[in-house]
This record gives sequence, C-alpha cells and structure tokens, in this order.
Amino acid sequence: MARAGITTERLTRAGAELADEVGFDQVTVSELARRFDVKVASLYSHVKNSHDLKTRIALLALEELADRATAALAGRSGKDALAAFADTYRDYARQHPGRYAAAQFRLDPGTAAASAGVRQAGMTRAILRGYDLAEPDQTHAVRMLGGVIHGYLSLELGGGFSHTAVDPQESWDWIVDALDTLLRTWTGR
Amino acid sequence: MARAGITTERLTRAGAELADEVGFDQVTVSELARRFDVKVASLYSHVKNSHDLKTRIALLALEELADRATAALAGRSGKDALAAFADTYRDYARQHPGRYAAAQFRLDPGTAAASAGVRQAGMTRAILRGYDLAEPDQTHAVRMLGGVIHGYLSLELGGGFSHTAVDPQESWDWIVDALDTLLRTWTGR
DNA sequence: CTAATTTGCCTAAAGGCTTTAGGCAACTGA
DNA sequence: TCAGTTGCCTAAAGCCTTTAGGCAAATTAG
Repeated sequence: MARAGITTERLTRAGAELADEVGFDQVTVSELARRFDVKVASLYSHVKNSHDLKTRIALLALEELADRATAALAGRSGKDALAAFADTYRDYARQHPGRYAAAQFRLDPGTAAASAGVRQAGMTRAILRGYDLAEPDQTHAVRMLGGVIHGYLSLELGGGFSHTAVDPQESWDWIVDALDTLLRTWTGR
Repeated sequence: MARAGITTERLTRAGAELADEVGFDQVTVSELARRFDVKVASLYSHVKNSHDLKTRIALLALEELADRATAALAGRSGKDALAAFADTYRDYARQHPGRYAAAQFRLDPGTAAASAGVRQAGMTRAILRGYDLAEPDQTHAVRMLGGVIHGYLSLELGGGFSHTAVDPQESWDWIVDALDTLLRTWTGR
C-alpha cells in the first residue's frame, strides 16, 4: 500500500483550512482522515488526540497573526501603528475566521506561555510605548486594546452587527480613532 | 413507571446549570438525561435536538442578563449607568460562566431578533443618550461598548490575564473610567 | 545490496453522543 | 370510567474518538 505522506505539519495545516471552511469547532479528526483519504486511526500516530490537533491549529494561527502583526508594525508608530495592528487582526479574522477562532482556543498555561501569543502581547505594549502611560495604566490599556479588538471582531463575525445599516468598517475606524484619542489625552485619572 | 415530570423549562434550566458547571459546549442531551435519571431518547419529546436545547439556554441567559441590566440601570445615568451596566455583565460572567458563554451562542437572525439581546442593545443606546452623540457615532459607540465588554470578559474568563499581577478588577474600573471620559469628551472627530 | 529496524497506515473494536421510530403505561378530561 | 393524549422506554442506526495489534513500506546498517 502506498503511503499518504502525512505529517503533523500537513495535518495541522489541513486542519486550519478545514477550520476556515466549516468552523473551528467542526474540525474533526475524522474529516481530516477523509480528506487525506486515509483511515481515521492512522492519524493518531501524528497527533495525540483531537485536543492536541486543535492546540496545534491554535498555535499555527497565533504564529500567523503574530507574523502579520510584526510585518504591519514595521516602521510605524503612534496612531499609525495602532491602526495597522488593529487592521491586521480584522483582516485576518475576516480572511480566516476558522483560524481566528482557533487563536482563541484555551491553551494550558505552559503552552500559552510558549506560544506566539506572547509576541502579540509584546507588540501591544510596544504600540503603547508611543503613548506614555506609566504602569499599571499600561497594563490596563493593553487589556482594553485586546478586549476591544477581540470583542468587536467576535461580534462582527458572529453577525451581531447585521441588523444595522452602519458599515462595520466605519465603526472600526471610528473606534481606532477614539482609542488613539483616548490614549493620547490620558493624563492619569 | 413513575414519570419524571420533565418539561422544556426544567430541561433548559438544568442545561444552564450544567453549562456553569462544565462549560457551555460540554452541555449534552445525554448528560442531562443522566441527571434526570431518564433515558436519552425521552428528552427528545421536550427538545427538538441538541441545537434547540442550546438555543433555549442561550435565550435564558440573554433574558437573565437583560433583567439584571434593567435592574442595575434603574435610576442611574451617565457614568453611573455605564459602570452599573458594565459591572452587571462582569458579575454575571463570573457567577455564571457557562450561561455567559451561552449568551454568545450564534442564534439565527429570527431568533436573535426576538431575544432579549434586543433589550440589551436598547439599554446600551439608552446609556449613550447620556453622552450626546449623533448618528452614526452613537452606533459606533454601541459597537465599541459591546466589543470592549464582551472582549474583556472573554479574555479574563479565558485566563488571558493570569500572567500579570495587575488585578482584573482594577483594569475593569480603569476601562470604564476611560470609556466615560472618551464619550464625554468626544466632539465628533 | 541485503537484512534489520523503524515507521506509516490498516483492521478491529469499544465507548460516547445524537436522533428517529415505535410501543406501552400513566395521566387528563369528559 | 373510558378514550385520548402524553411521557418515558426499548431498539437501532450513524458518526466521532481513541486504543491495540499487525503488516508492509521506507530507512538504516552491515
């Protein structure tokens, strides 16, 4: 019997694509096996279990996001950086909804600490360095930024804005603008 | 054979409790049957299917949230109202993580339009009436508020803040403060 | 270039959740 | 009390996960 040439890598990548097609929580070892035209059990030598597979997809997504953000931030600062960063997330979420959902997958602390999520947090702090905020304000601001971006995208992708005529893109720009203003004018209380 | 006295109501309520215990996506018709000491198939006369059950739990959560928000908002306005509203969500999310997750369950448009989610959107707009924002700014602001609140809570509950020493409560208060300032001083661009 | 070893994919099988079909007993109301 | 409705049950099929054990293909060693 010819071998299919499956690797953990390929499996993860295929899982990410599947996620974008059918949604992250519809990603199933069985479906992947079908796509590789291989029996389900065969995949268990490449991946520990379903949770492991999802974790890998999540890590891939976090990596991709961090890479894009790094590229977007190069040479920018201030509001420019903030907007580029925010747009990176929105674009990614819209282009790869499944992967974006995967990036939200709950990782155990150890895995999370070794993930590209750390790079993302670092970038957020770097952006905030453009607005001078002392600690703990900076941490508060990091959390707010993370919250708005994730929350807004989650609502938008979930269809939460479809009942109003206002263009989500406009709201997004408005929000970035508002956040910039807020951070610039924040004097501490 | 004695009857168990199961109703759609009780099932939904038990489902909500189960969600708080094990997480919304671990809510299963089978587990519910076990808890009612009844065969699984029996539940299918009270609930169409698993999706139907989850929808009902989501609607229950949305209702509860809207009720709490309504109560919290009574007699308040301005920042006071904003803070009370935001705190309502945070308290609910912390007390009932499973239900809170359920409230994020993707409902089909018709169901969503008939849900208490509409009341919540209305309350957000009511709060914003305390800050005078013309359209479409008001809509942008509604989306930003919804985004921050949901996004922040989702990150907090997901354990996203556990690596820093800063108290999430403090960040929360800081963010509410910041949003109030932002909305108060927003002059349009 | 074989022979030995590793490794990839397979069959088999058990366990869990979902959902439908059909049946009988327990309530309900006339 | 008797007919009708309703609630819970058994049976069964379909799909997903995960483990165990086996054979053959690829790789490494002699």
